[in-house]
Amino acid sequence: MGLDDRKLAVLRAIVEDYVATQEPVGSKSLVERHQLGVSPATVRNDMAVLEEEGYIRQPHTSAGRVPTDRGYRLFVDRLSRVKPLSPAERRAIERFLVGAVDLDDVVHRTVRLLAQLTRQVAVVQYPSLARSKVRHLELVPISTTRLMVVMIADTGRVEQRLVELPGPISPEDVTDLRRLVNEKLCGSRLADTPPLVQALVDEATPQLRGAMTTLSTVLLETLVERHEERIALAGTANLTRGGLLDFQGSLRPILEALEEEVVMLKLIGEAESTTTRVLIGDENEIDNLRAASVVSTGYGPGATALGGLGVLGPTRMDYPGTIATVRAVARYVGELLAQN
Amino acid sequence: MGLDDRKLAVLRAIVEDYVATQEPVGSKSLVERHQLGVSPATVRNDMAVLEEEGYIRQPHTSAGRVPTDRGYRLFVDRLSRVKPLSPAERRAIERFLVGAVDLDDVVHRTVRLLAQLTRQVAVVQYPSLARSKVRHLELVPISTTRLMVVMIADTGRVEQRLVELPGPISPEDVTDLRRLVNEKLCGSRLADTPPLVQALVDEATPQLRGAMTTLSTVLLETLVERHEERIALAGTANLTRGGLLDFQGSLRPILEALEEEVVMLKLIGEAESTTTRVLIGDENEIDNLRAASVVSTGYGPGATALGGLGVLGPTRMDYPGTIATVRAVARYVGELLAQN
DNA sequence: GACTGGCACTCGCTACAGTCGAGTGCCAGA
DNA sequence: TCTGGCACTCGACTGTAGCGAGTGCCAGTC
Repeated sequence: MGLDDRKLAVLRAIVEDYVATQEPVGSKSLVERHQLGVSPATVRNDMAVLEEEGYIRQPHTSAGRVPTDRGYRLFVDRLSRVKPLSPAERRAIERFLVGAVDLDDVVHRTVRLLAQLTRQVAVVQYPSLARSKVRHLELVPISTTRLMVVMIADTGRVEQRLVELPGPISPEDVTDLRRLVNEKLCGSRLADTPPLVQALVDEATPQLRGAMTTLSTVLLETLVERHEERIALAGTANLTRGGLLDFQGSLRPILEALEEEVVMLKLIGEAESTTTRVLIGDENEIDNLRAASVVSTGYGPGATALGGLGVLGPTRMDYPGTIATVRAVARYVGELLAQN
Repeated sequence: MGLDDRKLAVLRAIVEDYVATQEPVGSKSLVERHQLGVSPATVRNDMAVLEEEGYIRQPHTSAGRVPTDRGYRLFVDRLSRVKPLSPAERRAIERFLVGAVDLDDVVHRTVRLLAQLTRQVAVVQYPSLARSKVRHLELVPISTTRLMVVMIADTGRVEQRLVELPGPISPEDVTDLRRLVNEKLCGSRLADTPPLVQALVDEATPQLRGAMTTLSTVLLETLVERHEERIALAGTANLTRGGLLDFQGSLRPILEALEEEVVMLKLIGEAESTTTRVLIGDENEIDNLRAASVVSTGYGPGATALGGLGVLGPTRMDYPGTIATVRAVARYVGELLAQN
C-alpha cells in the first residue's frame, strides 16, 4: 500500500518531534506543533496505517508513537533534506583544523571536533596505508643485528617496526639496503608493494640476501597485512546523554564494540569513495550496535577516499544535522590533507 | 581514640564482604561469614565506634554498613596484604606480552591485559619522552622547502613532525643538517636537549643557519614541550560492571575524565619511581573522579620509571588483587622494555 | 469518500497505605 | 567486657485507586 503525502508528512513530524523531545508523540500534540491542517482524529488514522506498515510503533497501548528503524530509514531517504551548516559551525570547523602540525594532530583535532559538533561518539580512521604511497623508507641501526624500519607515507603516516636480522650487518650494507629499498618502493602504493618486495629479495646480492629476506618479511607483515589501519575515537561521554533511554539501558555493548578496532574499521573504513552512508539500528551487522546508528563517509582529496570517518549515536538522532556535519568535516579534512 | 584489633578485624571484614557482595553488610551476616568469635551485638558496638570515627557509614538508618573512603584507606594501608598472583595470572601476563613486535604493540597489549585481569579501566602511559634518550634523528625531504623530522628514542618511541623551512634546501645541506643534529643530540636525554639545540643554532654555518633555526624551534616545541606524552586506554566497558551502583549512577564524569589525556597523565604519569600509589575516591584531586579509585605505578627497568600505568575503578574494588596485578604487569613491562 | 467530533477504553504513572524484615541502639545481666 | 533480648526504624515490596494522555471506533458532515 502506498503512503500519500500527508502520511509521509505525519511520519516526518513524528520523527522530528521524537528526536527533539525523546518522548512518544501523540496525535494531539502533533497537530499542535505542526501545521498539518487536519484534526487529531485524521492523524490517528494515518498513524494506524503507518504502524501497520511498520514505520512507527507504540511502546505500550495508549502511549504515543515512536519511529521504528524502518521509519527512520524512510525519513532519511525521502523525507529529510541535509541541513546547511550554520556559519558558526563552519567557522568552528575551520578554526579547529587550522594550525594542525602533523597527521596525528589533524586526526585528533578532527575526531574531537566531530564529537563536539554532533554531540555523539566520533570515529576517524587514519589515512589507509593500503591506499597510501611510500614516500621514504628509513633504516636505522639499533645494534649490529637490529634495524628499526621507519616508513613514511605520502599521507603523512609514519609506521615503524623493529627488525631482528639473522646476522650482524655493517653500516655500509645498511646504506646499500636503504638505497635499494627506496629505489624500488618509493612512490608506489602500499597495496602494490608485495611483488616489488619479492623482486627486491630476488635481486639482492648474496651478501645482502639474508638481511633483505628478513626485512621483506617484516615489511609485508607490518605494512600490508597487520595493524595497517588505525583509528581515533572521541566523545564516548556523549553516550550518556539522554539518560539510559537510548541504547536500551546498557552502554556495555556499545563500549565494547567501540574498543574493537576491527569492528569500528568495518563500520567506518569500508567506504572506497566519499559517499555518505547511514546505518540505522538493525541494519547494523554488529550485534552490539543494534541499538545504535552510524553515519559515516570517506574523506580524501577528490572523490577517492583515503580513509573513513563518522559518528555513532542512538537511532534517535538528528540525521539531517549529523549528515551535514559529517560531510562538512570530511570535506575540510580532505582539503587539508591534499595540501600536504 | 584508638581502634583495637577486633575493631580493625571488623572493618576488614566489612570491606571484604562489601567488595564481594556489593551490599551493605550487617552485624549478623558478618559474624556468620567470619570467625570473629564474638556475638553480633558486640560487633554492633564496634561498628558504632567505627562509624563515629568515619570509617564506615549507613546508607540509611537500618541498613548495613558500607566503608567510607577513609575506611578503604585504612584497609589498604594497614589491613590488607597484597595477594600473590595465581599461576594462571602469571602465565597470562607472560603469554600476553611475548611476541610484541614494537612499542605500540607492547603498550596496546599491556593496556588490554591490565583491563582484562583487573576487569577495570586500564591506562598505560607511553615511555615518557622527557626521560628517553635520542637514538637517532632522521630528516626526510618532502619537498625543497619541507622536511619531515623523525625522532627515534631509545625506548622505542618514534615521533615525527613536518617542518616548513624558510627557504629551499639542497639534498647536501639536508645531509649536513642530519649529521650535525645527530652528532649533537644522539645519546642525550630529551629533557637535557634544549641547551644542545641552542648550541646547534649558534654553531651552524651561515648557509644552514636559517634551516637550523626553524628545525630547532620545531624540535623544542614538538619533542620537549608539546604533546610529548601519550597514553593508551582500554576496558571502558568494565565501567558498566556492577550496574549503576558504582559511580553514583552516572558514567558521564568518568568518561569525560578518561578522554582528557592531561587528566589521565596527571593521575598515572606523575610517578618518578616504581612505587605503587592508591588514590581512593575523595583523595582524588579531579572532581570528575571523586567516585572512583586509581591504582597506579611507574614501570621501567630498575627503580626509575619510564612511564606510568594503572587502573581506574569504583572505590568498591578489590584493592589487594588490583595492586598485585598492577605491580606484576608493570614489572613485566619494565623487563620487556629493558631487553630492547 | 475523506475528514471530524465524540466517546469509551486502555494502561502507564503516581500517590498512598499496609506489611515485612533486615538491621540497629540500648540495656540489663552474666 | 561481652551477650542476649527487645523495641524501634525505615527501606523494599505489594496492592489499590485515581488521573490523564492517548488510542480506536463510529456516526455524522462537507
